[in-house]
Parts: sequence; C-alpha cells; structure tokens
Amino acid sequence: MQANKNFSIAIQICVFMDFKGQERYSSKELADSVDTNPVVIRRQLARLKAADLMQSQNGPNGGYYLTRSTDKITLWDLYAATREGDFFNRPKPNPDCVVGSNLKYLVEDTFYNAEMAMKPELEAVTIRDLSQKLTKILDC
Amino acid sequence: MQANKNFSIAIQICVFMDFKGQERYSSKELADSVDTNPVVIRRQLARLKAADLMQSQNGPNGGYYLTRSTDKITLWDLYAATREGDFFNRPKPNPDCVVGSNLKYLVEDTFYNAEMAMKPELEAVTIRDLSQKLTKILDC
DNA sequence: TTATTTGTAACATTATTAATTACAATATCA
DNA sequence: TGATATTGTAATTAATAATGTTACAAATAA
Repeated sequence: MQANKNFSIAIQICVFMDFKGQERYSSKELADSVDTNPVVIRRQLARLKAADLMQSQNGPNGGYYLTRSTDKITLWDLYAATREGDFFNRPKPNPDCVVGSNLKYLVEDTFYNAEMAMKPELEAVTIRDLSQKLTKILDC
Repeated sequence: MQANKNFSIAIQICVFMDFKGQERYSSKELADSVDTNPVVIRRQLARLKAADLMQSQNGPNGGYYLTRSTDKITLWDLYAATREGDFFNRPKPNPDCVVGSNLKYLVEDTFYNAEMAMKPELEAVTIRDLSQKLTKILDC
C-alpha cells in the first residue's frame, strides 16, 4: 500500500510551494523539505506533470512550478493524479476457487461508489486552504 | 499500502463461508481457497475475531465460523475490522520543515470526512448480497 | 490417550519501495 | 561558445515490508 504515500507527498509539495511563494523550486529544495532524494521527487512530479498540475523548466534557475493558482487545486485533483492500481486489491486469486476468481466483479461497483463518495469531501479543500490554515497555526 | 489486501481477503473468506454453507472451516480449507498459508489465514481471522465477527473452536472438527448471519455483516464491518494505520500516510516528515511537520494536522479532518463518506456505500452491501450475486453469475 | 485444530512466536524468504548513481538532454548566462 | 545548473530517466543497490514456513503449546473431540 502506498498510493496514500504519493498522495501525501504531493500535498506536501504543493502546500510547500504555496507557503513559500517562490517562482520555481528545484527537486533538491523539495527533496530537503520532504526529507528524501531529489530523484524520488522528480519521479513524483512526473505524475503531477502528467496530470497537468505541474510544469518544469530545465537549466540554471529552472525547476518546478504549479500550472494554476493554488485555490484552483483541490485534494481530489492530487488524489486522482497520484492514485494507481485498484482500490480493491486481490492480486492472485486461486483460479480454482469460484469465490476468489469472481470476487473482483462482485465488488467493483461498490468500490467505485465508495471511492466516488470521497470526491466531494476532497474537492472541498484546496491547497490554498491548507497553506492559509498553516499560516494561522504558526501565528499563534 | 495494504489495508486493502486484508480487507479483500476478509471479504473473500466471508463470502466463501456463506457460499459453501458449512458449519465450520479450518484455516487449511480457507487457505486453499485464498491460495495462501493457513497461518496467514489465522492471522487474518484474529482481526475478525477481535471485531466479534468470527469465532473459532479448537480440536477435531473445530474451525472458524461467523458470529452472525451474513445479511447482518456489511462491507463496512469488514473494512473497519481490517483497516490499520492512518488513512493519511506521511511516515517521517523532516522536523525542520514547518509544512511537513504540521501537515498531518492540516488534513486530518478532511481525511476523516473522506473516509466516513465511504461508510454508507460500504454499509449498503452485505456478505449475503455478494454470495447471492455470485450464485446468479454461476447459474448463467 | 490420540488426533486435530487454533494461537502465536520465531525465523526465512520474497516482493516491494526507496535511495543512489550515472548520464543524456536542455537551458541559462557570462 | 563554454561552463554550469537543472530536469528526465534508466539501472543498480539498499532498505523495508509482507508473506510464507516451521515449530510447538494449548485446547478439544472422540
């Protein structure tokens, strides 16, 4: 399990960017913030780029930047960009067992519905919301 | 990531039991169905026992059985029994980064809401529903 | 009393994830 | 143009987590 982790890192990167307010961020800077390796960050950001949430520029003074305002990026956007694989996860059922081999079909509708039920909750929160909340916390 | 997998196995075991209609099932039988080791199954079932969904009996002709009718066991029951850890999963934030170290608090409400939004969807489906659906599929 | 089964700990193995190294491609700027 | 900084990605290694296995005590039925 770990679409969760990628999701969490994506949130952190975006909030970090909004909070800092720079133009661009190198993978090195972001890696320090997340406490991991720059290459790990670049791999993560490749997903966000694929979802048109992030852009990058090569060369000196290059780096990554968000393609739109942080009040237009919701947690659902990041969830969708970083999720992978099946919500329901039964990799290798015994093909001789009628239950195991059909279970996927039995539950896929329900699992889809469950996942979609989260959508409005995650859409209700933007990156801007989180970074403003953070600012408030730190003011105390 | 793998609360999902335990959840899936729990569903499979319960549907299997309803579908077969025996009194009890040894961990060996169940392991064959799931295609894994009996000890793995026993570990899984320990969770379901802790959630009062399953009981067991030692000795010859012993084994596992559900504590209540399968039309009273919902997918949410199994989800709750098998979930572990945080929905939001950022194990070791850099303590020097204000974003990373506070992120957990920023999102925990939203993540709780998102998880709870799934509840009615998962509560709407019982183990009985699934095993009846399976029977129908196999009749075709 | 014997056989069967759960419960669990300890260990071994396998699979997955993350980190690192390396380097080509690209872009900036003096 | 040349030096430098940066992304993109592949290949490798290291670390971590999950799974499978063995072993055996405790319980129970016949």
